Amino acid sequence: MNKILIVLLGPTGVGKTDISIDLAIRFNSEIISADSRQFFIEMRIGTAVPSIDQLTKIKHHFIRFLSVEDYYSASLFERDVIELLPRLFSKKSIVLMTGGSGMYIDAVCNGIDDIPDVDPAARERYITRYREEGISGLREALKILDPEHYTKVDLNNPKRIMRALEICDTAGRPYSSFLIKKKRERDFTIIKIGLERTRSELYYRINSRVDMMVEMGLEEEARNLLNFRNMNALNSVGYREFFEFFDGKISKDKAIELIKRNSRRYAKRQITWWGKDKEIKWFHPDSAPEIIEYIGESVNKAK
RNA sequence: GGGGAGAUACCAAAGUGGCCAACUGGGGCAGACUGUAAAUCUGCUGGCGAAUGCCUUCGUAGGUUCGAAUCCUGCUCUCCCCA
Repeated sequence: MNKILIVLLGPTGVGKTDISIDLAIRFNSEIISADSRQFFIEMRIGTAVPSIDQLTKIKHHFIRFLSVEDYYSASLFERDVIELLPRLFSKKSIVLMTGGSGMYIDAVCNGIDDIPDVDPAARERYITRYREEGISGLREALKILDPEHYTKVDLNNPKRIMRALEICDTAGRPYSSFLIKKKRERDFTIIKIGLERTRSELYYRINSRVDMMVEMGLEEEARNLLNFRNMNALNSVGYREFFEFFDGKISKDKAIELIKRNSRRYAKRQITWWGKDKEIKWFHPDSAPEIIEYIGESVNKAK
């Protein structure tokens, strides 16, 4: 019988967690989390990790398995999930993956090109160059090292250019030469289910969830992570705003307000990311019966 | 009752005769994005249009002027001070 990976995705706050538990029970499945910030053990409240109760009900993978000091990436996630899946499929025919990190989900579904790891010294070099010469310095370097990519990248986006330059440096050949962009074939069927709500509904939920996080002690959680603020994991909604508050730059109320706004913006970006993916079948989170029916149909088709 | 200040687009706030469909900020909308992705970046934000453009706006009703968000008058409302 065909192995099935159900991918349950949707913007932050839409209500993925609750449904994922229901679906996992219904289809006797375990859950793979595809939320790039729920990976970190120190970040529990601000990332809306499933409750203890939910975690004991259903076996979850990739939840709080890293420290904020660890390096991780979409590519590592692809590797780890693809390595884990055969083991899960040996006992379950259906596995559920749920989360909101579009790039990580794509990495699992379609694969991501093999690109060498960046030499930290190279990264440092270009960070310095950016600081000293600004974005035009980066552009000039890219024009020389990878003229092809130069015509394609967003020349306003320093991170994009730096990334390409780092690769050029460490690999000794153009970044663009690594971009094969070939979809990787998987030996399991993927069913993508998107959860959506009206914008006002979603924003209301996001806002009140932030208030809830604050009540649960987000401030304390953030304060305990202040020393790690430079780690990438902490460059996240819910933490960076509190760091600003700790710095005395903004009031606590302002920080909370910004967390809400930035969460809304994040949700918007997620929606944009998935907008072009025609494989996703969209449902309202209250439509569990329809979702189950759709999964049933798709599973039959896949047989 | 007397005196003063003000009413600008979703909100805040510039503009004080033509360069104004109106600075800027917020909020919002739309988009890009292959290893930092909860990141990073871009555009739009009176209506219609792909666009040159056309139409309706700066409390409200008039007036002055070739021309008004900007000047004058009446009215309505808000705020502050004195009583």
